[in-house]
Amino acid sequence: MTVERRYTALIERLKHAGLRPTRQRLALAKLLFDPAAAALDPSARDRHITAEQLHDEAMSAGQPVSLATVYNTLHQFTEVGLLREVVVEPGRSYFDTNVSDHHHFFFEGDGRLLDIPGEQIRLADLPPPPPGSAIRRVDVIVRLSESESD
Amino acid sequence: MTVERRYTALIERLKHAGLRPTRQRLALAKLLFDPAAAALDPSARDRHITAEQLHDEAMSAGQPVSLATVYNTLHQFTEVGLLREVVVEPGRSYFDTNVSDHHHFFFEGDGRLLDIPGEQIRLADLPPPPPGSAIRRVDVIVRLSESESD
DNA sequence: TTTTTCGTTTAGAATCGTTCTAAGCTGTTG
DNA sequence: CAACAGCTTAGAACGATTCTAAACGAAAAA
Repeated sequence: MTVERRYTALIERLKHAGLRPTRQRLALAKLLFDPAAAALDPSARDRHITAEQLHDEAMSAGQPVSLATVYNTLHQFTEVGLLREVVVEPGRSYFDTNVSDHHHFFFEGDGRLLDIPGEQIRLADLPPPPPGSAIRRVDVIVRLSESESD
Repeated sequence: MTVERRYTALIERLKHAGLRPTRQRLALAKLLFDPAAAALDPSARDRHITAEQLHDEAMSAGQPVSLATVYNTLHQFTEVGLLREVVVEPGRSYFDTNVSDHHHFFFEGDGRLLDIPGEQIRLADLPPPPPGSAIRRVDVIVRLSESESD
């Protein structure tokens, strides 16, 4: 079945990343990477989610996972490149299912994040990294507020 | 005297921002904006400091200020534009004494921040802000790691 | 199979940075 | 000098995250 096939793909993805496909990790991977299974608009592939949110989703999906495991899993997924951590607000971390080169709009009003495709921002004249260090990543955060005119 | 004159300038700066120049606020302002008084290399004008650090500095400078006041003051200074908050790590806020247009190198190893003058990065093709919102600021964070080749 | 091993999960406690609370101060104004 | 508003404070509270130590489970070895 399609569903079966989908799970197999996720299992392979985890194995390939060196992570044992446990029940918990699979459940979280489904919620993160399989919008259909998560009853989401399939076009909404790029999710920006907090640990707390993912925990809630897992619970209401009938896949109880402890909060500690959610944290562990999010960090492991990030380490192996399945997720990317986005830091925009003090005291709260978002995890982004879009790991391709891109940037973010951040709505200061409601804390929402919106992807900006990488090609849509061109960074010219990046200064060279200080000696002894290498550029790991460049994050551009465009901070938005409600505009007074509408 | 020079020192007297310097304090006067700081007092004026606070008053002008609508903040009563209390003993505590003056002490913190001195540490933040007056490198000489803080026994710092005067060329090191751009400080990236956490509340905890500033609290420690005030204590060891013989100007006891409660941690709550440090937080209050940092936020007030930020509101009136004397400081700028920089968010790069989950669970820790830095306050930047450089409020001009600029960006940051962030050393993932030790959590240090280094300013990149605004002119040194050119952002081309910034996408328009979504309807109903306005761009408040654009933050560029160049994340660095130790380079393997020294 | 069964056993063993070692990674994984867990509840709950602990921790960390930050914010809140409620009381006392301080300093300005009338 | 009375009275008010603003400021500071210690300590409690908070929310997100991490830690702990014990139980569990997947999969390799026997």
